[in-house]
Amino acid sequence: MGIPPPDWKKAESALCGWYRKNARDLPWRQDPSPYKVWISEVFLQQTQVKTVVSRYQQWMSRFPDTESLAAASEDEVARAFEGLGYYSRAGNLHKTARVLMEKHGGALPGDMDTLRGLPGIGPYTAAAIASIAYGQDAAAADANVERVIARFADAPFPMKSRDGQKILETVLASLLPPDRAGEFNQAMMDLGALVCTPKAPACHACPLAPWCLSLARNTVAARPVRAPRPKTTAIEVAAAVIRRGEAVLVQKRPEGGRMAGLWEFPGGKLEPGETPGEAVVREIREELALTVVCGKKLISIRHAYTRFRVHLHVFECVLSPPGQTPVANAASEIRWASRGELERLAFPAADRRLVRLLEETRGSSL
DNA sequence: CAATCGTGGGG
DNA sequence: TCCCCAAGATT
Repeated sequence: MGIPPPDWKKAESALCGWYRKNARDLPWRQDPSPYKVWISEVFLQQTQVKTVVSRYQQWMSRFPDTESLAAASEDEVARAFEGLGYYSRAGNLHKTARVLMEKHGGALPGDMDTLRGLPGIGPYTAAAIASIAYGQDAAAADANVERVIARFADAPFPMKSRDGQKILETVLASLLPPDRAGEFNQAMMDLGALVCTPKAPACHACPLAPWCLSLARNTVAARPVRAPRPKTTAIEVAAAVIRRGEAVLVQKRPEGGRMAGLWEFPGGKLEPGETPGEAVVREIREELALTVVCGKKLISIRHAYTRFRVHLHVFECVLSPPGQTPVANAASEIRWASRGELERLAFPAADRRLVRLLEETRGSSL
């Protein structure tokens, strides 16, 4: 690596000095408790800080502690998590809250191994909680830290690779100051977020610049080495708005798959050669055992999730004959939801957009 | 261990 | 419009 670890003591010192002046003022850093650290770290998994801040504050006012979270219903927790993505996180927070109440007196454990055993807490989150909330010597390596180390050590391979993980582990073990891991971890993350950014990093303002190998070698722009991204797939989907008086028919997605536990408007993917209108009639028959006539098209919604680009065609559909009773073939639950209920249930982003449209156009020709 | 799981913002 | 990306966990 070319740089003797003794010199890195100064690097660590420079980093933490920088952090004391430049630390971001984030809600979960004010009067931190293990609960706050846990919730914020789970929210921040693969999710940008800006997105998390306001949602975190709403969550805290509704679920101020483990006890209130454990006592809530699944739908309530899902609704509080709506829009954040990767929804298994919501279910795992709920499960862990209940485990904590039953087995740990409502408190989060402080040791890495016990933390790792809790749903939704992996290596990063366990290290973050142990170091930040309990002052233990654990290095928490998120995407920010990986990027900083990739540049610092000029790693010529993806950080997810075996070689990358080895470099990460070695360098962090050398840099990590005993008894100040929490501060160090947060300093690394803030450095990655504010200075050592993915594009156009501010190397002139970086406290680690004197030791940064990729800066010396002029390879900063090429670090970290990116693993190739999976290709995105375009899919066409049709969904139905079926009314009964003031209510509309919605269904809850079963456990295990995408958007598990969230509610949605019934529908599904078009089969080859099918029009959206034909698809929605077929899907409603298969999913709900209902015979419908496809009416007016309400809206076309484009959205992207994971590796899919979805084009969603939404139709007003009418039961024919009227008065049929739906059967939950594809859902864990179905419900005729009133306006107030639509507000309380958790929907994926695209379906929430549709709910808003229905509310805006209520009373009009729709 | 590679694949899977969302979303919103920016270029 | 499209691509890139951002405080990971799970299987």
